[in-house]
Amino acid sequence: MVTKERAREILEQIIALYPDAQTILKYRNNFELLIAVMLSAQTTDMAVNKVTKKLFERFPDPASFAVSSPEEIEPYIQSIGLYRNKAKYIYTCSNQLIKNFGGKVPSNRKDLESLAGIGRKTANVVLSVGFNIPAFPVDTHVSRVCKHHGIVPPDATPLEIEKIVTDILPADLWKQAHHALIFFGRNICTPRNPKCGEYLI
DNA sequence: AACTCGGGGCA
DNA sequence: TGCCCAGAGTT
Repeated sequence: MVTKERAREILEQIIALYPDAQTILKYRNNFELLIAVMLSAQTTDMAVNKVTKKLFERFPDPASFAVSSPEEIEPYIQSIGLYRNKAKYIYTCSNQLIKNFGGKVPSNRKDLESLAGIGRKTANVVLSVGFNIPAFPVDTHVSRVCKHHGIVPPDATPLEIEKIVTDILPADLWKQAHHALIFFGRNICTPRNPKCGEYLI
């Protein structure tokens, strides 16, 4: 474990590496963002980006999904794995959006987490990326990078990591930190053969 | 806290 | 061929 000051230095260096970092997922609005992030569970961003074009072409909005069925959605996302669960999530979530939120994506954590297939991580992405509200999503990349550099304990849970990092950085850096850690984790601080030493002091 | 979902990419 | 991947729900 490094000191809080050192942890802040490391995070700031990683943020500085990606001044223009955006999410890798392709989306045109907050609904597509919500679905794209939900689909990204336990798979890669590339896999999700391969299916979203045809998926949203066929189902452009919550209403389109809501009058559909999980079985009709499945073929469009079959290649990403976990597709039966995810098709049900999309269908149920879309119906919840229509019934409870006027077909619009809610902008607070409580309502977002009430939706099928949306947990704390996805809710935080929608809040920060979609609504520009300070939130810090912790996924496998963020978790691995923070542990690898001793910013959090080796056995820290996602919620603990969220708390530690948001305590280290000011709120206006959370979104950048999230983006940067994703890119750093994908490209440099990889699960195997990480090359952090070439980029961090 | 452990279990389940799951096809594709890569070593 | 085996392991891992932008998690969330259920038991």
